[in-house]
Amino acid sequence: MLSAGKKPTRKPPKLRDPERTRQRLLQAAFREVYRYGFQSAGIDTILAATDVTKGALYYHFKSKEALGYAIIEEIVAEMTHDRWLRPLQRSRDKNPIDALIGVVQAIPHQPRDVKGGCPLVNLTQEMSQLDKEFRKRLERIFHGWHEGVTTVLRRGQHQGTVRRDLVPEETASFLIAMVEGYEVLAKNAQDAKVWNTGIRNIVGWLNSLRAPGNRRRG
Amino acid sequence: MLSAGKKPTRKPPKLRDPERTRQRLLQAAFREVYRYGFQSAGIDTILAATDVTKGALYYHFKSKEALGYAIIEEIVAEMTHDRWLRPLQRSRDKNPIDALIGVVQAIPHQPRDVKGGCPLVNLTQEMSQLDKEFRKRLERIFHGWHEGVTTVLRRGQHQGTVRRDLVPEETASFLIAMVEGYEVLAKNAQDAKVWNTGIRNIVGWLNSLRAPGNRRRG
DNA sequence: CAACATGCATACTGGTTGGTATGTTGTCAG
DNA sequence: CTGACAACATACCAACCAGTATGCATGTTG
Repeated sequence: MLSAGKKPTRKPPKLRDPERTRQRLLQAAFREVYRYGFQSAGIDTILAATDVTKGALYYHFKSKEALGYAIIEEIVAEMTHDRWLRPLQRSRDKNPIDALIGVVQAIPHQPRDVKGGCPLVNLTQEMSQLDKEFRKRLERIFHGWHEGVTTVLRRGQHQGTVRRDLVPEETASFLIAMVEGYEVLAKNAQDAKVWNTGIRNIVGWLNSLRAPGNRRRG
Repeated sequence: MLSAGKKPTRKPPKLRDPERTRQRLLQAAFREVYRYGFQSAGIDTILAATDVTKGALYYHFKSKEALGYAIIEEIVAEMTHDRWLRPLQRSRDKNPIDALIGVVQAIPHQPRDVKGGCPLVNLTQEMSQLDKEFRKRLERIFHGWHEGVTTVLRRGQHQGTVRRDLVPEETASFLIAMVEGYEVLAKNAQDAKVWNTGIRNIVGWLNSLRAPGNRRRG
């Protein structure tokens, strides 16, 4: 314990760091699932990508499904927050339409991202029908997303910057559907140009939501 | 054997009917792939769904991939033709917007279809990134779809029933993206109501494409 | 230091998978 | 009737795969 001298708050070469191990597994698993889908993702492949062993993995996650749930709750949910909810909340003062345009334009558009598609859509397409637990968690994310967009639109209506004749909930769904629809098109084409064109059209449509007298372009 | 007379053009109880066997395999394989995805679809499951044996399958298709390609080329492509291209072509006399609305509203919306999603999107999401041969065939279908919608929109512009300020190609992509986006949303929710709401909004948007003076509603 | 749980490593298993080798039968030409 | 080929049927295989049993090292606590 305290026989030999100096050792106050010392933990230099951490041999054991369970939280770090868990995170590395999660990240590697996410990449594998993102690429091949959940069902076709291989446990052994994930382990090979890290230098973690099977014993460690099954210590942190009790099954492949549990690993999948953690990916959704800790990674995919976080991505949605980072890219949509937080930016929208941080723009309380700005015009909501401008905020939405900013968010849409900030969606990653590197070839790598376009070719991989949207993680949320990928998992939904594959698993919603097959596994209730997956669906529940994925829907929670969709719901938060939808709520965030709805809220900002409603705020715009109060401000007078967003047209009053449209229903915030349905307009939010419309936007989300468009974003995901274009991601599917771009993924099929495996071409970032398709995505960029989509963004242009989405932005054009977003501009059409401005209340008269608050138009930027037309 | 042939002592008794009549036998002109006789082929009564064919025990062997290779074309029928092939079709049954294709249909069963499509259902399996539609449900579980291509990678997770099991050859043995497909065989169990029919009463065909493995020898027969590998006589007609040289590999699982070949079976997948046939599904795309002979079933998915045919569905797109039936639901979009042929109806649009057959409506040469009608208003293009009305034709598009009709087609969109005619998309299957039984719970079973909504929960399964769009076969084209399912396969695209799963395979476009992983297999060039899949992607090539899927893109051919998308291209035909896009072309069909573009053509009908352009015709509407010549007729004067469709707004001249919009670009037919981009408007077609916009429509396709929306249809698929809403299918993804509905599939995630596993709820036909989501799809019906989506249709209403798509129809509303389609109505906004009418040239002034040709409006139905506004 | 002992005792004990945490964190991880290794070897193994039972079941499933796509694919094949080989045998058998239906079909039809000659 | 008889090959001969097309259209299957059956048995089998090697590879893979999620999961587990077991053991060992590390850190903590009394």
